[in-house]
Amino acid sequence: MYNTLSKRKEAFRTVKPGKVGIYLCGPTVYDKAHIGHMVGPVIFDCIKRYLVYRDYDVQWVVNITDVDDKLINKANERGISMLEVAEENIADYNDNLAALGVDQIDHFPRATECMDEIIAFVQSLVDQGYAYASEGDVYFEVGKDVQYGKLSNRSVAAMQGEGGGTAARKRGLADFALWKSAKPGEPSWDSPWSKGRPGWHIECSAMSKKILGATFDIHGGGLDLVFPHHENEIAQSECCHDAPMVTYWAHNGLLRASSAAGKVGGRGSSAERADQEGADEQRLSHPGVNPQQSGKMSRSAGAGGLAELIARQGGERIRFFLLRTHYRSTVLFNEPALDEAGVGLEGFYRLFKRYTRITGKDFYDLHPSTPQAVENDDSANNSSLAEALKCREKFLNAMDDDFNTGGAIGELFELAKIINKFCDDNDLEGDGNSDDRVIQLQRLLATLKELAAILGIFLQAPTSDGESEAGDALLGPLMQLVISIRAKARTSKDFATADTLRAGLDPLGIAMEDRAGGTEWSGGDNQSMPGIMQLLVELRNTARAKKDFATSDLIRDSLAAIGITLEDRSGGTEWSADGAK
RNA sequence: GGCGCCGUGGCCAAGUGGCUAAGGCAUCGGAUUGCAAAUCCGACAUCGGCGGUUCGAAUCCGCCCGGCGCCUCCA
Repeated sequence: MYNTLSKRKEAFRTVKPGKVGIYLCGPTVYDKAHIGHMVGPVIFDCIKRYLVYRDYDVQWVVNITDVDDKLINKANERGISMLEVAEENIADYNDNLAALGVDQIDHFPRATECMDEIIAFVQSLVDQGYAYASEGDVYFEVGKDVQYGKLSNRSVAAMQGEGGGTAARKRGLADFALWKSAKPGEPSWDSPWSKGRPGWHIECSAMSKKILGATFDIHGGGLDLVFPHHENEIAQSECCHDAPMVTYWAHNGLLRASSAAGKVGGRGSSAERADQEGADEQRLSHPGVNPQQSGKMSRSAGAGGLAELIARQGGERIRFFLLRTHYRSTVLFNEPALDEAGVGLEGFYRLFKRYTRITGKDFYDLHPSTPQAVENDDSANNSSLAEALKCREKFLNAMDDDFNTGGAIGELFELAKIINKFCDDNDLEGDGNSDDRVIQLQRLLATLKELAAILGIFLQAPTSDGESEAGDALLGPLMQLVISIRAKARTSKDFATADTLRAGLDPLGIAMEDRAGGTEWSGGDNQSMPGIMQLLVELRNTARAKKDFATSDLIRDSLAAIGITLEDRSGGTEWSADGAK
């Protein structure tokens, strides 16, 4: 596991045998979450799943910062309480986590619920001479900590930052606030120094100590938190306890909105981009908005849009996309890239459908394989299974190497190919379907499921966005009708009609696949209805023109059976559906 | 200016000293299909440049070119 503190990978060891404590810096809940807030939770969700898979007893903490200048400002802006702002955004945060399949968090401490611990922590630092009170504030004296700067690798002397707070009240410019006295009207808590609130960094030291102990295993967060937040945390905690705070500091890379200049490390003219930005800013005189969305993913680029993004793309796709890249890398985030990841995911979903065609069962009901089952499996003479086990080994090796989810996903694709090939080679959708083969197929898929569960994917069928469900009621029967009409055409070798139907559905986003057992369709939503109807009406008109009334009446009668009425008028054929129009 | 990260096929992305450089998307052939789709098979890179260390480097070192981040609130 890579350690930001040592700047290299280290063998994994734990403070207590068999136990792992993880603390991830969560959001300051002054606004809706954006996609960048999801990176840490998703990767740490995987890390926990993997450690649990490896039989560790894991406690994972994600804190919520619910007291802060920004929350206070927001509350004043909106004329509601700080608590109300927090509650609203916590709910939003939790919804987003759930949509991305992040459900491994054990503790969600909130700063406002840990005031006693925070105040005690500050007091301890004052008592030990590492902090001083000044006009109601309390500051950490950076100069007293000889190790200060070791995490972010900077010297106190070289620092230009002020460390926040009012310079006049501080002994050193880099000293940072542990406690801030409240201005009139601000939320405050009693303390030995003043009515006030905690500084930003102290809550993490206090809450991690409370739940995980003075020394724990993994502390995570975004790369942007290394300085000053984590540098200050480590200073507070280690001065307070005279013991290491954590064994591994793990920082995830940040998301970037795509820029016209292209890839992260690639070529591109920054000068050109800067020029254009300058020009745009002049023209629009609107410096707050970056027209090309280049640069770091910012609040303005993503705020408020996460729920919509999830509804559009689906939580599993976003999760899968994030896990394709190693967690320490910068990721260019944009919807075309998400779409591409989605294409890859579709292949897995098709394999699961294939399993259902072969067995009549649901992939999501299949029991995953386990390490124990693999050890005891005597059927390695089956070459497909042997290949699958090789993939499994590579997958686990990748995860063992600093949680390399990107490499692991590559093996998942390889595994899917092996399984598809097994189905092909043995004609499982035709004459080769035997109990014996089905059992082998299940074993292969159980391995896929075992590994996917580590990444937290393929745990349940992806939910389609809720919007379209009402209109979908008619889509199914309508498609059955289209399929039966097309089947009739195909049997009578009327391929022109069959192809017209299939080609006509394509622009509506509906695909048809002819299988041995019948035709399958996918895609489409309530928006597709008018298009399908138009197609059927045209088909019927063609039949009528040819005086093929058998076909035209069949279409009309079948539609009537599912509640859609056709009326031939002089201007054309009109249709109406009961209730759903 | 200080501290860091990165540059692998058209795009995304594993690989950090040693078999023919994973995998995905795209593209092009082939099998299959009434035709498609799906699936499978095959094709497609010598790793930003130069120099060095080494029996051997995409992988280590140096220089150069290019991109990005942090140093202020930030996941």
